[in-house]
Amino acid sequence: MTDTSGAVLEALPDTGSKRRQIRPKAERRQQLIDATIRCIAQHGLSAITMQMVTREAGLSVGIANLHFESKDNLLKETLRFVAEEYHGGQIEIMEGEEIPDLGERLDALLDFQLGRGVTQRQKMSVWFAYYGEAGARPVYQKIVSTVDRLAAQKLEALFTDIIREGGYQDVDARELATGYSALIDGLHLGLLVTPRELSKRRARAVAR
Amino acid sequence: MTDTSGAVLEALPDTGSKRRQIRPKAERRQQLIDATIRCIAQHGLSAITMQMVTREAGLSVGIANLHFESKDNLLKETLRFVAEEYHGGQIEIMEGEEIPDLGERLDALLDFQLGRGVTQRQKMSVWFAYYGEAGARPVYQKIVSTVDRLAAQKLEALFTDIIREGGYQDVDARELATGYSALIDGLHLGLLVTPRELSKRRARAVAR
DNA sequence: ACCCAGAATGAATGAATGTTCATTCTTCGT
DNA sequence: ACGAAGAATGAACATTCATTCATTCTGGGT
Repeated sequence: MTDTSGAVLEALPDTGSKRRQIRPKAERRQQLIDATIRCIAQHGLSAITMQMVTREAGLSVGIANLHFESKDNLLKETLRFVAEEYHGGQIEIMEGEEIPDLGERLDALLDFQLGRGVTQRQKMSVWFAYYGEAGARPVYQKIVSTVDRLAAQKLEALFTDIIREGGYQDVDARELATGYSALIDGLHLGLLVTPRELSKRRARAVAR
Repeated sequence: MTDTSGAVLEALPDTGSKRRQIRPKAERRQQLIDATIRCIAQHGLSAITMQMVTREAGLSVGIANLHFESKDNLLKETLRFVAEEYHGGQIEIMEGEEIPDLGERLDALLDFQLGRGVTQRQKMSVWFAYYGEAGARPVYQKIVSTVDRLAAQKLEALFTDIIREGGYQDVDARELATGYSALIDGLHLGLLVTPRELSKRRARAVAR
């Protein structure tokens, strides 16, 4: 430490310049959110610090309160971003008409939900860090459940189609959808605590 | 209130008595752990405070560092307690010979894992609060996974028996066990964020 | 070339929190 | 009855962190 040059080589692109740069508000916001995600993944939600986040972003401490009004708000916006990114991806797959075969579409969904190695791991950490606090913070609950409900509806619709097409009986689409979601969440949890590679096959088997 | 006789009414025992009491170490430890659980459930892991916990326990601040050396340690021990209680209950059901029929034993397990209304909700909050930090704190990971592995083995054994007895094929016991665990975890998560009562039936359906 | 709106900085501030320890009090063995 | 061991207390201390704001700097408009 004691590196006054402020050179940061890790994750982010435009570093090395000690020169102050002025950038549009939207870009700085995203920069801070990204840094927050990395910090949560590495240090945990309860250990996170404004100094930590701003240093990771290569910026000064004051800037966080300039673009977000408070630490609380930064955390809230970060959660919103992660939630929308994750569920947005899901919904895109389920809505898209690009994959006509329903079974294949389900496979694609599965790939999305369990794929993308390292990057995904960071997001997962963030995801569950917030879940952990959700019990005590209604704000988090609301952000997640709002976005979640939409995805759940799409998923139920998908299962309804699959059931009709396959002519299955004794199966309720809603039950199946809830069960599927729960299964995926549980697998994510397992991956986070005890990383294994087998789970992908496993999930696929159960999904049928 | 102001019952100096020390009459105990469940959750918040001796409020009102301003008299100092000396109790054995083990009892104080448990008292503090219980208070910690309630505090985590209500305020979240990241908002928790020593003053909060000790006040909830009806004790002074110094005592926490007397019986546990630090806040970190108190949190660690609390996690260990919850983890052991939960997995201990599971293992008891799976090991016990009291329920001969394997299918019924699985049902009993399910009841245990999804039953016990309010109290359970508190424990669930704690559970996931720690999961949220597990990504960043190897200590938590270790505590949980140690205890977890044992339960997973028992579960796999149970499924192996069920598969043999039922004469099923094309099913792998380990896969089934992992899937089942994941499903339960996921349902817990769902219950925590969006409380519903339907899930119990649902889980039972999928478990078959 | 010059200027200024506002983006960016970081030292200063005050509030909050974990931990310590000198002191007080309770209990139990004798 | 009495004294000592040690359980319990809580004010004091040091640290850490979010937030503020006076100041500096940048880049586009004229």
